[in-house]
Amino acid sequence: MPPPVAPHRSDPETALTTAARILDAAESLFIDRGYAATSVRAIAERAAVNLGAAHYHFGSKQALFGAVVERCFEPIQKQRNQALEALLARPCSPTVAEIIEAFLVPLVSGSASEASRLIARLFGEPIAISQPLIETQFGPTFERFSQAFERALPDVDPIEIRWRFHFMIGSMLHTLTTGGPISTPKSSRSEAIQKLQAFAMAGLSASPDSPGVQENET
Amino acid sequence: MPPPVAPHRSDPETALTTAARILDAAESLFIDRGYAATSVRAIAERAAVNLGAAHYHFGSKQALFGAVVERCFEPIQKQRNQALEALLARPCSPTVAEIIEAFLVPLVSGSASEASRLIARLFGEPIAISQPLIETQFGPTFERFSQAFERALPDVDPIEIRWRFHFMIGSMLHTLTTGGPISTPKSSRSEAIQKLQAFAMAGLSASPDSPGVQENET
DNA sequence: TAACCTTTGAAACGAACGTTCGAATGAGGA
DNA sequence: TCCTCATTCGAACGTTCGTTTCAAAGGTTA
Repeated sequence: MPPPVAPHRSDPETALTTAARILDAAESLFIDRGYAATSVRAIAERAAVNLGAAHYHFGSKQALFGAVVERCFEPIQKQRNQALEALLARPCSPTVAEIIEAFLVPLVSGSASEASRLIARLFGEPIAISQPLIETQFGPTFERFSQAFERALPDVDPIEIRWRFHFMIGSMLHTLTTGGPISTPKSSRSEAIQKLQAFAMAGLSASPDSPGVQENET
Repeated sequence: MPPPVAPHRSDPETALTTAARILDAAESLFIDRGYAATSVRAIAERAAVNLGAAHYHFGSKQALFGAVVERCFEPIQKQRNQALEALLARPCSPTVAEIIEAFLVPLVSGSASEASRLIARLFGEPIAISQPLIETQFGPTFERFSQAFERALPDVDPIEIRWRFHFMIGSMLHTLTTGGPISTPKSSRSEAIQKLQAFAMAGLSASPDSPGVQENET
């Protein structure tokens, strides 16, 4: 029987266990090729382990994908929630900019670079694969930050706030997957997040009344 | 030898040709499952045509995907460019809101509903598949609209404009793929585009000086 | 009618897929 | 020393993949 819990991210000091090497290899391949185009054989080859080891430690390809996603999400969501709690613990209410910062900064800290790219890839996977993982790994944080935005923007409808937060997440994901606009000198991850924060700050804080787009037909 | 050009979108009046039925079936399957998870067999089955017909008419799975993407992109990009040219032909310069509207409205007109979902799916595919299609089908329009934004926002750096436009595209794609924020009553496509226009309007028009996000480490 | 050419049909190709199985391996406790 | 058990290994399972092949069919032209 395989060990009950998956080991943590690769530590250069110690020799990597088989399960950890599989997770590392799977992470990089899922990022590059997506779920369906990545074979368990390619993962085992990159990890330099036997093919059977992947199923021995994780049960199935889908479960392995879930384990990789969970390992990537966990530290980022933890940092986000801790930063938000630190803001909410202060006597004064946090500003929109501070909440945005609490949400985005964990993407550029530590080893989050590869992890966040996998998260972005996850959102592009077919619903059958992505939906349950997104809801469990991302849903609670989404709601927590939405409520923080509600308090910072008392004049904006709560549903409207979730839409704007949703738009900001879309900008974030697209930036993580493509790195930036096409035919533009590429910037560092932190520069991109800086620009995104300014963009989202303006979009989230917009006044409730805005001109609408007219529809052509059904 | 197969006919040189692919037929156009399904017309309920006339009987569909084999190639058109393949394109329709491929479109819906690529939208639902993505490129790698969609088999040529599944496409042929849904189209009720022989398996060999797909390769006879389109050569390969990748070429078929390209044909589907092209068919989806073409009318939307055409509408976008026509709307932009109409704005630029006026005596006065178009506003940011008008340019955004010219870019977004084609997504909610006519039969663009399914087409735009495939476009959004395309951006989530691995680079090897998506990159060439995006650059040829989307690159020129991106640059044309970027230049229009430049004229409407003379105080904002052109590279910064492309970043903001890029963020808006990310919001658009994420809205097309997921439909809207999680755990929120779902709205119609046109409602979502309306909300997106207001969000992007604020983000694109933001003043150049904004507070930055601080980085933790490398 | 006969020849031609585009299109469709059924079948098979080799390769790769996720998964399973049972034998080897090797360290730890009795 | 022997036994135990978690782990690794090599091989194979049956299925599905994209692609190819070639004969049959159907319409058009001479």
